Amino acid sequence: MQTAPVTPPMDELRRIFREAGLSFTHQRMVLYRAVFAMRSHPSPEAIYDRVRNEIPSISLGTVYKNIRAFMDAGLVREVSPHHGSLRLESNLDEHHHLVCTRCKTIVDLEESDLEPVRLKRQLPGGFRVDRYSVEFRGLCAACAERSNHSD
Amino acid sequence: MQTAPVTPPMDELRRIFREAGLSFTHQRMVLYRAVFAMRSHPSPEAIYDRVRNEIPSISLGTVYKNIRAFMDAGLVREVSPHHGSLRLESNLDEHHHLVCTRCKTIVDLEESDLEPVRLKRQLPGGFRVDRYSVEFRGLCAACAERSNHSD
DNA sequence: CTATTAAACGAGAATAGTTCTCCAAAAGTC
DNA sequence: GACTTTTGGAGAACTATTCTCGTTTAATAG
Repeated sequence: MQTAPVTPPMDELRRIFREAGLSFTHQRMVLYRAVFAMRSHPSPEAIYDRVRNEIPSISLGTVYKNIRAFMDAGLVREVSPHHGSLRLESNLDEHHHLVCTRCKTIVDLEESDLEPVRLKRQLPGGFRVDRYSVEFRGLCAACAERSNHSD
Repeated sequence: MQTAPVTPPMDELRRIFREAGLSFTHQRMVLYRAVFAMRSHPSPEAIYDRVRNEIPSISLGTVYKNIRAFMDAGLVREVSPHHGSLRLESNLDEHHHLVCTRCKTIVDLEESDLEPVRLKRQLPGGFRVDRYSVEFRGLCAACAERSNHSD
């Protein structure tokens, strides 16, 4: 079981925003609470829909701007580094991925490179797994190199 | 080391297309070979760029239509089930995902639900891993249920 | 507490990725 | 080879996202 998320009190939110270098606005506060209350890995539209209950006049642009601000500040993450553009793979064998979060390069790792993944307990109710894969995120050699230079 | 992909001979391609219910056209054939020759998990644009060397007059629309045909026929797969829309997560703890490929729902799996992933050999040259996560793809209970009824 | 400065908001234009529409051209079928 | 079906190309349309700009709100200094 996952613990239900507790909305931080106002002064705690002020502190979080200040540390992130973000000024404290009503819209931002409501958006933050919405994102952290939604367990469903919401899309911008889903957040927009929810937040409009509380602030009917909020604009979708504001939702996007704040999502970006939260991401830049490291308060939230995006689930997939490859939203935004379709990426194809022709390798249909079981395999895993090495993903460079900077240049978005994807490199395959053969199934045999890994010990099989083992679950400690059963998966939550009734989920039917077709296949799984492990995604390693980080920097590829080229991007890691460039990153060292620019430090 | 991965084995280099070998382009199937023409009559083999004809067979593949026939079995997939796709008629055999020059553009389709060149696209197929391009996709299978590219190890980089290419985007439609990347495929387009490459194929234009061979067929300068090909249109981006044709690239998209054939990508879709290949995907529908199961000849290729898309890397991420979440292209098309950004999805956020506020859970910054190490965790894994259960992804329903039908309704796109994402459910978290705590890190402690899994035995740690173990590599058998070293990762390819110089990749710097920040973190990894396991993605289980399949059907959530609701979608699996619906799928049974409609069979 | 007010004046000043900086940041954020809302509206809508602009852009990128993708799909759709339509007609001409090519492929499959007999 | 004639007929039917599918495909390709051009461009319109659509969706997700970012940008621009004038107005409003928050942060800061006095």
